[in-house]
Amino acid sequence: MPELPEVEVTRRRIEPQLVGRRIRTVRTTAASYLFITPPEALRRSLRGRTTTALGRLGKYLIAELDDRRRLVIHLGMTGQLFSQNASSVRLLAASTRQALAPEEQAEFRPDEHTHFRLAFDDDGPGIYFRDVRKFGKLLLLAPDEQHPRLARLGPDALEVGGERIFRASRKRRVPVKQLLLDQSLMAGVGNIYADEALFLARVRPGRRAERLTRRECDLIAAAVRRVLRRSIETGGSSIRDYVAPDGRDGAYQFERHVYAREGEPCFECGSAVCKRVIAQRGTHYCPKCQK
DNA sequence: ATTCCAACCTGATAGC
DNA sequence: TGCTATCAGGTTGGAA
Repeated sequence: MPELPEVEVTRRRIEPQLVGRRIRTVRTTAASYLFITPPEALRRSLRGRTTTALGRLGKYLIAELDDRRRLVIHLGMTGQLFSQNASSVRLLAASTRQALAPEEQAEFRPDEHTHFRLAFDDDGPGIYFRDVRKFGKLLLLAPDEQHPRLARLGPDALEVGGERIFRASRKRRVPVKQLLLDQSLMAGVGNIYADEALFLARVRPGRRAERLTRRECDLIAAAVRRVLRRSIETGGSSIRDYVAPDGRDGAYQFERHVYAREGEPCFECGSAVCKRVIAQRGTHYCPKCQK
């Protein structure tokens, strides 16, 4: 689901629900792929703690705790972080959805995919983390502890200019699409926004990075920032699973130019949008507008 | 050093 | 209707 805009919208909307509230209990599912820190250690360490700030780097959320530890959250492909009182059909399996009467959908009931739950001393709404595919990550860092996952990240994609992309692209034979997905070049761009930014920059995703001009790199960097900023403004893209912490959908899916529009007419020129696999990812582009 | 690709999971859907 | 194959917003680690 989530790329930089969805993570940033999640951060902004969950922050007031999290910061300053003392954690009373932590409930988790059993140890699995998503728990880098074992679930029992999370439960033990987080009980009684208060979050002092919630930050973001790329697609990672980082909660600062009052004992100087940090809880790191990555939403993977299908992770959802939301308030207990959020309600959305995106929080339910399709089968569950159909089995419920409409009035029963109002309140979310934790299911087997709800891997992490915080309850607070103030008895207000809890915070839930749900992740069907378990590609998400939960990790508790000791004070000042480094972790390769975070250390590897480049600067946040909202801060990157064409110079950095140009330098990174020299002598790289990979498609420019692959470069944009590299989190060590810049952190936060994923499959949707890579395709959308390349459309705005009018550059074909399959172009070899080494053949980009400096000017094209400037256009790409500007397009990346513009697409990400606009998506944050509209609440992110709710195409499949993404839902904001308050249960609301984003609206950027209505502003897409190419992503998941295969065969549909380009809004600029009317040509059918193409899809092919580039860098092992489904990649969408306009064959006429993008050179 | 760079590039490729399987693996980690589950569910929705397209196709037969 | 039902089964099977394919695909999905991400990242890692190891092979080529």
